[in-house]
Amino acid sequence: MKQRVLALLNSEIKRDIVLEKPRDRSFGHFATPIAFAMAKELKRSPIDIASELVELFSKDAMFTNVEAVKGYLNLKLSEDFLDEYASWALANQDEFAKGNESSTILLEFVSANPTGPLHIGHARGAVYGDTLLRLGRHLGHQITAEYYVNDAGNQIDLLGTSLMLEGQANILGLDVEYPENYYRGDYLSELAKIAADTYGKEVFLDAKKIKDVTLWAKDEVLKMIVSDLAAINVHFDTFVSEAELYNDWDRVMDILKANGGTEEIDGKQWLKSSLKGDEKDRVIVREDGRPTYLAGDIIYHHQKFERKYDSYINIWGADHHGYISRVKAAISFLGHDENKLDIQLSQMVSLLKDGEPFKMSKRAGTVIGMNDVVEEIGSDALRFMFASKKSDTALEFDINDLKKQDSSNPIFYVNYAHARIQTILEKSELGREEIMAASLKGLSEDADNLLFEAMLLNEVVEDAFNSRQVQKVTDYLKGLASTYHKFYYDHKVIGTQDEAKLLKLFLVVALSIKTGLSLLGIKAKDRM
RNA sequence: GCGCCCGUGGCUCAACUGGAUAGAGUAACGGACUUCGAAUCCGUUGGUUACAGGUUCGAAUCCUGUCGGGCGCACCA
Repeated sequence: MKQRVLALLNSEIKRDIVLEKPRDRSFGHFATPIAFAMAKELKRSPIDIASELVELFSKDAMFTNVEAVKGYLNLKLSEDFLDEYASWALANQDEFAKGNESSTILLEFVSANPTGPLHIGHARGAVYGDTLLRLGRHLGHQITAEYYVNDAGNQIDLLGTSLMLEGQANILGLDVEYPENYYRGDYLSELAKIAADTYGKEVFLDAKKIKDVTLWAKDEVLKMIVSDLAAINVHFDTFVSEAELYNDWDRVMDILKANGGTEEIDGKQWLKSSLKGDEKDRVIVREDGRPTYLAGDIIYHHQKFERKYDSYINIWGADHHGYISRVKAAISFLGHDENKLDIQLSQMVSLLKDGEPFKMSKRAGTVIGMNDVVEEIGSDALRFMFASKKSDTALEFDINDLKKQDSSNPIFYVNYAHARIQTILEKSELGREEIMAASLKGLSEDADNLLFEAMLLNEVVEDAFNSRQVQKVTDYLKGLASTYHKFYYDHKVIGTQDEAKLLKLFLVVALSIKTGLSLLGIKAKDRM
């Protein structure tokens, strides 16, 4: 809808126009403060300019009313236009709220180390990334969802050693002392049991086998992560192994060197990232020749850019924000446009339990697992709640609140609106064809408002994706559900003269809710 | 100490990225079922948008400073 209005306005006004949804519907469907901007340029009163604009557009069939109020230009869409758009949407449900974008995007998210199960903080990044993925694809973007697997380095070695110790302690019954920073937890006990069955119990004492066991354990943990993610409808297209990247290190290093991006000091290779806005230079190859973690990220991003996507999105935990400038510096040294990489941070989730801060530690084994929470409240509630918070602000919630499964949870409120529509459709004696044949013209004012709101999904999706703020979708759905509930309470439908019309209107509302929820990875409920 | 993010009713969050009277949920209180699902709806109370300046037609939003909080400041990942 918005595009068509903008297209019309732009045919007369050659500049960027902001179309707003007025707070008060009596101001119309759309409004624009364009006269203020023009006033500055033309050095004339915005009120005069707005009045002139009224003359320009009031005759168009798209609008039933155009007026100037205090410098704002308020537009009211015509019934013909709204009826036509709604009928089209119902006849082409799969196309509803879609866009015409076509760019290719590589979206990397989660990328948690395969050293243990995902915790509640990872879930936030997963939900955020997957929601962006769904929104972007709906708009037409061709997006690849990728998981970068950190399967090299100390953390992985630590997983192997931790597993060996776990086996010695719990399978062989030996007296073992755990160093402080080793991994603990139920998943390790489980893994040890399976390892004992697969390799035999003696494996835990065989120092030569530790490498094999480590690799095996890493794969098992990754499988666990993938299946936990599947439980909240998050799926990846590609997985990239950090360990395999290092085969390409020499080649990438040569490019960095050739472009003056490195310097050798004290037998170490440094990335001269301070030249590109980083606080200081960074070691990328240690004295003994082993590349650092950053080296892996450099190869990874170089290969990403060689895969030639139009743009790239990374979703990182906020504790990695210090990494942004050094990775971008490396990308720039490698001859790529670092502005094509958009790094979004997913802020910490801090947990409370009975009002007290609840500290998590993967190594101490006191982690709130993502799957534990999913078991308690279900994927839908978890996804809706996480999606409804801006990703770059810290989020705090009480574990006990999450366990509640009542109306205070907004997903129930939205689902209830959808379910109510299904029920009333079943109660009605009218068939689908009779309903579809009805016209949406001549509706009451509040029905017209509901219709318009239901048809705004595309604008919301576009706004949410482009600003990377997925909570706009949940806000919209809560608002639409509220408008619907209110309307439902105020109006009787079955048996009235307008029954077919109103049911058609409800079909549009249901379509919008169902589509909106699907973009959040949630299947709308027909019954509560 | 330096860098990044943030500070909005008691609590959890919005505010179309500079626009009209700062909105929802929750909590508290009071109302609405003989009626398509009351898991709903309506109303009341609650705000100097941390504070102080500045920019302009216009600021929660941008700039400067102060105060407060989170995260980071590895040759760990």
